Amino acid sequence: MTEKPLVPLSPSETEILRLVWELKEAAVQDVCRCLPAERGIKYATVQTLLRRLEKKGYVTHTASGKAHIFRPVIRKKEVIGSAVSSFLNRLFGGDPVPLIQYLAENKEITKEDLEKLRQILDSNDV
Amino acid sequence: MTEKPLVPLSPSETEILRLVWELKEAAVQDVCRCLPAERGIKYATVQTLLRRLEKKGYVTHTASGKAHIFRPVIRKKEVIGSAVSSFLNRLFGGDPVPLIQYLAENKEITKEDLEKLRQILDSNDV
DNA sequence: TTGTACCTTGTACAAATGTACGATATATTG
DNA sequence: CAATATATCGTACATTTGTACAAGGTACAA
Repeated sequence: MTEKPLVPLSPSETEILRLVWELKEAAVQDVCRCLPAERGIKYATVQTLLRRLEKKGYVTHTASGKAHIFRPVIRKKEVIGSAVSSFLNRLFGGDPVPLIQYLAENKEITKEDLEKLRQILDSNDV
Repeated sequence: MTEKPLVPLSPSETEILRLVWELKEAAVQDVCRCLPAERGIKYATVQTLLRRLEKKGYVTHTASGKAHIFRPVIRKKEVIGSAVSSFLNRLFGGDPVPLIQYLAENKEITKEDLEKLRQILDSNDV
């Protein structure tokens, strides 16, 4: 169980890490391709971010030909857990309800989504 | 309507701003008192954060005796909107469902919460 | 084998962030 | 009025963050 404390992630690092998860494994190029063009971020910058993620222990890489292939080292869930909880703390003092309420009020979630969630709760809850 | 773009808030600034909202109006001391002791943050630091929030246009102050009383200038909802959406983008590529799912799976929300939310959706949705 | 296209490595650097001290001003109390 | 407690103001400063160039290595095509 000995959970290591997880070095904090910066917003941009998080953004990149998410793509590595999504791609499962990725060269710098791959990540760049996944970023929206409006993001206006250079190859070199993405690379730096990946290096920092590696230094912080979130990804690792292996060499493949001349390029590096990065892949996640820490489970998504763990990172999400700590990101969500610190976000919740800062903005809502830790209470998730106002957050969901906000999402509901702004139609970011649908009734169908809620139905799905209820099912999750039902199955988890026994 | 002309929405001003909102200067970005740092995590610590957000933390403090939340308390100002909660207190409606607050001197530095008041904010300090509301922070958990484990937070380990000095008066002077809170003060700096409040000054920065003022500079960024989120709060304003009036003098009362020797102390300054700070109060919010920007509606909570506006700030929450932009904070939530950038958080969602970074961590989930903008999709709110995995976030709520996470909350559900970790029992951070209850079935009762969901019921409440459904009602919100019902009333908003017509 | 030589060019060339693409990569990594080293390094840089301004701005933002988190943290807080010291000096000075000001209510308040005795 | 003199102390005292409490504020603000000016300032500082190490880190982190976001961004990226330049130089040098390497696979591949011709």
